[in-house]
Amino acid sequence: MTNLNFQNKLPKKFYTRDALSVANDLLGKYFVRKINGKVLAGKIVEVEAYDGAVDEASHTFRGKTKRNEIMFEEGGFLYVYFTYGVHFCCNVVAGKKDEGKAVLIRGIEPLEGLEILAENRFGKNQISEKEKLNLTSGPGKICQAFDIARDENGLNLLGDKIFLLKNRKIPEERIVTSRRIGIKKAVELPWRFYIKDNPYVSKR
DNA sequence: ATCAAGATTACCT
DNA sequence: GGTAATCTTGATA
Repeated sequence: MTNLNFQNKLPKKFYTRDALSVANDLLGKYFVRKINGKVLAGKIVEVEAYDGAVDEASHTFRGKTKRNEIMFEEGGFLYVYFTYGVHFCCNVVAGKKDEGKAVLIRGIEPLEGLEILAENRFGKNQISEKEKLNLTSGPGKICQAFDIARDENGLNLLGDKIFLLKNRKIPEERIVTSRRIGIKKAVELPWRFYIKDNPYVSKR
């Protein structure tokens, strides 16, 4: 994939809207990481919205802490957290200052830098088709493949290390809405969105 | 100071 | 389908 246009970054105002709109519109956009002069990139195919004030499952529901403080900034930053003693998860902060909203990136279709993504995930740069489908189809897998951890928490998505690029909107009829995965609170809220039939959507 | 739970994944039967 | 891995955070005292 060679047609990524780095001038096409999503603007600040894309992120400063409510979490559900941002989540929906993130589908189909390009997620890009520049590291060591290389480009890693893929298409976002699955997300979940988290909304502090009204969402018991959000990390910000009970107010600001050291961990979640970046979520209280204006939209357009990266929120990375560590979970289960094993994995990192990567979110896009949304909304206005002090709202505590974010969108979890759960599935990416890998497009650029496949050898590095594979090296990060599996310790080898040649992988099978089956392994490719397992490369970035889940929030923990994405962070491992894109080498995202503590140091990336708080990155400005309008900067040059990690950013998102515009792409045409996914038609509504190709977007599936469902309950969020892996949470115990507010399970009834239909705040997960993914592209229908895309093989890089996380499995249950 | 202590402790349970966690926005997951890989590997087992 | 079940569960171990592994450790940080946030709640409670």
